[in-house]
Amino acid sequence: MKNFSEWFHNVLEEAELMDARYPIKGMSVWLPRGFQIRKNVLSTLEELLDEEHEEVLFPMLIPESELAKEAIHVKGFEEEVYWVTRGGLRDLNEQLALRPTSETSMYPMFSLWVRSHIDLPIKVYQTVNTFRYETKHTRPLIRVREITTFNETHTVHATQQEAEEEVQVGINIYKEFFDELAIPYSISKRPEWDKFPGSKYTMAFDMIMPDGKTLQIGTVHNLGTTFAKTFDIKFENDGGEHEYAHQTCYGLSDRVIAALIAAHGDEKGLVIPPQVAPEQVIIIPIIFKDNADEVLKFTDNLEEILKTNGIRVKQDKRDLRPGKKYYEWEKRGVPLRIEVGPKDLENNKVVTIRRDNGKKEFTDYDEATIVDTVKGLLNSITMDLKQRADNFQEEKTYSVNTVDQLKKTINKKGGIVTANWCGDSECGKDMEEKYGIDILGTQDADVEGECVNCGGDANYKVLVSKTY
RNA sequence: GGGUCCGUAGGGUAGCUUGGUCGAUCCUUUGGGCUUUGGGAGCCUGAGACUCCGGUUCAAAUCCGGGCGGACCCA
Repeated sequence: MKNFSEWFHNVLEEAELMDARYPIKGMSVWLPRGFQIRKNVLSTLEELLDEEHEEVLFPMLIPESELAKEAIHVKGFEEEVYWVTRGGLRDLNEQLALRPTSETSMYPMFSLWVRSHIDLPIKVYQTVNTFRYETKHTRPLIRVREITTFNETHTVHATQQEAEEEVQVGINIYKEFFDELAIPYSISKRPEWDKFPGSKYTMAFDMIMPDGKTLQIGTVHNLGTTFAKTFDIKFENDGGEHEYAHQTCYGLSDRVIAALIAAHGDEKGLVIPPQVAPEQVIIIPIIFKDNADEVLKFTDNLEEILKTNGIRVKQDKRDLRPGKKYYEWEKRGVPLRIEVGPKDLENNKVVTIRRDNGKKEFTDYDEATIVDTVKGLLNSITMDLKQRADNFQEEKTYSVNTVDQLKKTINKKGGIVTANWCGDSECGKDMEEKYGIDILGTQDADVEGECVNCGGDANYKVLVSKTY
């Protein structure tokens, strides 16, 4: 993949995922095929969240007075808020923001809901669209003005410790989620100057894209009591005293789908993991003039068997040459193709071709075992995709000892570079500016020696890269 | 935040420097017909574009200004 930007753009179009030509900068249309993937991705996530959380839906508009309440928070977003200022012909007496994120829409309500420790914890999530007035270059799914798929979880707890535990819950859910999608990640604690505005700290998931830059694909925030104080979220503890609640929030967006596409795609186009593929199997009947009925009878039956066994399958009966169909379905990323032609009927075999590695196999056909065979193949596709993606992330993660190496590695190889770091904000910002890189964050590790930049005592392992 | 470049059918492009030959090139896409079908077949016949607004000019895809949209570089 020589040029990731171009490749990504082409895949969205050729795999019929999105139409980026909508006449507003940074806003695109989900096409049926893309939307189906999105749906499958979301249900994978929601299944995990639903174990402990409940789904809710808050309004999209936020009154200015609420949005402005938390000063640090609003400062982080003020330059990119869309405003509704008129209703019909009249100016509104209070302008309304299109949510850039939902803390200020949810927390005034939380304040009403929380009375006693009995009401806690609250653990809710919603999947909504959010708006950010991006002035930089936008790119579908990666940097957009309307985030169409923003899944955000918000929790309220009685104690600091419970909030800490919830952070871990969030991280674990995301780990499992990304694992199911075979998306690799590196987790780190964002530096002070890059944490979520208003939070105590931010844990983040980053994936290395094919061009070596990293993409933030998920974040988990411990909000402490900052928002509770601002929005007056208090409860009466069992001793009858009033206390501020401890909160967390965490979120994912459209970027997960960008990561999914980028992690598995190849020169031929999209490769979708079976877990979220709109069609897991595409059946191509090879039809000649005189045997169409026979072949179709067979493939119809095969389709039915797979379908009733919970496999998402489709048959392409269009009057096109088979080769053309192969190309089309490969571009669209369908994990497994099954071909059946006259020769196969004769030999009682079917042909299976894996999208991920192109491997072609002639399998003896037996109605009783075909489902297992297909499921087995889909399974190994998933595992191989994951392996391949994980390897890439690992190979692209380098460890260095000097700033010189750091700079060279980032510029020549891209990826994530790790080094020893003191953890000081001044030193970190200095490093970002001097070398034109971004500090993703830190990982706790047994670190000995000197900070790679300032030479002071090193306290952390720092992750550095170029970012989207 | 600063800078560079770009905008021609659904997608990708030629033409722009030096205005007229453009009734706009080629590939792809696409409607109809014939013929075919184990890796993008072929033939016939149709369809489809100069980003928008303003300016210069006898004449603008081509030159100038602005809007909108897009790509990239630096910080």
